[in-house]
Amino acid sequence: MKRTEIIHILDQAEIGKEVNIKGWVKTFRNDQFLTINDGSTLRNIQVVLNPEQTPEDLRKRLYTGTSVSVIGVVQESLGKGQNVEVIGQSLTILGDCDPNEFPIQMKKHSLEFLREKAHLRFRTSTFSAVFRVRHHLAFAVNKFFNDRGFYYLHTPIITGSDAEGAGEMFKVTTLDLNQIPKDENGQVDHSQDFFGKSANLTVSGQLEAELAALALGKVYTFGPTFRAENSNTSRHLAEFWMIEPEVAFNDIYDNMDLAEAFLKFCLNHVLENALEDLTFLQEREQQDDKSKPQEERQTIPLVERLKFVVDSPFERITYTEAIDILMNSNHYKKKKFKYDVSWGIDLQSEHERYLVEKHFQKPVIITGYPAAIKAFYMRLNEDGKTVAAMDMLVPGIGEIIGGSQREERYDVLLEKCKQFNIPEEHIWWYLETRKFGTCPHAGFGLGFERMVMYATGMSNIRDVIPFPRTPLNAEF
RNA sequence: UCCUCAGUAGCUCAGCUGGUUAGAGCACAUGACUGUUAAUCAUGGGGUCCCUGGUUCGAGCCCAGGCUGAGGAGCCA
Repeated sequence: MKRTEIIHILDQAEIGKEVNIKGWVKTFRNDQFLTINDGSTLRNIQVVLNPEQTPEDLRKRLYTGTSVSVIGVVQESLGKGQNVEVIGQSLTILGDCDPNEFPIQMKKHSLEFLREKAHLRFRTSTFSAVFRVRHHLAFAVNKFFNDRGFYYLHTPIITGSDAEGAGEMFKVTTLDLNQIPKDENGQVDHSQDFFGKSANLTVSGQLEAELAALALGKVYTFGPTFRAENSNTSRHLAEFWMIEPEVAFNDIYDNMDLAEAFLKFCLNHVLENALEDLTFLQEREQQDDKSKPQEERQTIPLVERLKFVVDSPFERITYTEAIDILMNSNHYKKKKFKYDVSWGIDLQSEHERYLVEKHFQKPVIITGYPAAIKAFYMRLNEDGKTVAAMDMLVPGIGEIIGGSQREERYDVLLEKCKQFNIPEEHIWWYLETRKFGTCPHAGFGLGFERMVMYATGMSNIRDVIPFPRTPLNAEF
């Protein structure tokens, strides 16, 4: 008999119809009520077993986590708590689950504990909800760009370029690490390596995306990215998924419009397609908040927060205005900032938090940063001291998007390379695009997991990627 | 990498000023009940108190070093 997914039984209940359900046991109550989930939805279905017709040796094996196949008839539920249920006629156990070894129980587990059980945490409602939302967001990313005529560009994961300049890189080599060949200067001889040169895992596909944008017009990347930074925070991963659109002929303002429309589209997509999961995560967050001090609690429920972001225009200010706001704030005058504020500083987390969470209380896009604190490829403004950079900050997460209009002028870019000590021979191919039909263009990078965090309300980035890679952690 | 906090049963946690045999809830086992909603009730089994060393008559508790985790910072997305 063909299996029917639980979501179909619940949503299009055909009373009296015989169905086959397969799934994993959530609970077995009263020797009679079997609650099953199959991942098709957050919701479970209740199967009512007749104890007299179900062999005791089967009933004794219905522990949380057991996988079962049940054939039965759909009927309106006699009990409260569900509209329909299935009267079980035959039960088959597909896979036993020893309760003395299975770590997932029908109780609240800490996220830290479940992180150590990453292979099994999908079985919990929280993580199944998170990863369904993650799917819908990933789909939304592709839909947004596809609907607007962008091409999905696959940039390399292994790169020979070491000029991406976005952080420490993981080395890729096939050299025998126990017998590393050295050249006459005592340096590693990468001429004997797989690529004949040193290679790394990519930290950004941006430079390659720019090359493609200067022909295809509108492209985006969406793939894994690697940073070998020893970052131990709730917002950083060593392996994360990044989205990097790049558009020829766009300036920094077009770029801001694109970034804002993109985030709104994705969040709206999950509101429309995963509201059930979001509502569950909202309740989870509210439960969680009860054990937190007042000032750490969310003031607006998750779904409402997302709707607010979708519906209201983002704040847009320049770096210079941001500095003014900070310096004129009571917070600053009362000397509550740990780091001092003056024009030219790189904004600290506490400054960004103040702007986003206290002052504006909505997403903020800051533009026009001092050239000295931003990357070499960002376009120098007419004032000669700021660049056409933009950061989008959101409450609770901080920086979610970083982007810029790119420096398209060959001479200026060459000068920047010198200032940033980037040898011309390392990125000759990037520089050549500025020689052959250069044009204004702009793009940004968005950390996918940060968007998933924002959409789910999860506060640790390790809980929104199936198998997090962080320092000292690469199990599974 | 730096700062702060934490580590006690499978899980979540309590354990007083250093003092007898380290406790509770959940989970599990046995029994009762049988339209339950993380069912309920009764009974029971279950411990390398993170590790190493030290102080002490005596350490889960104090001290030192280490390991692991969390929060914050830096780096960034």
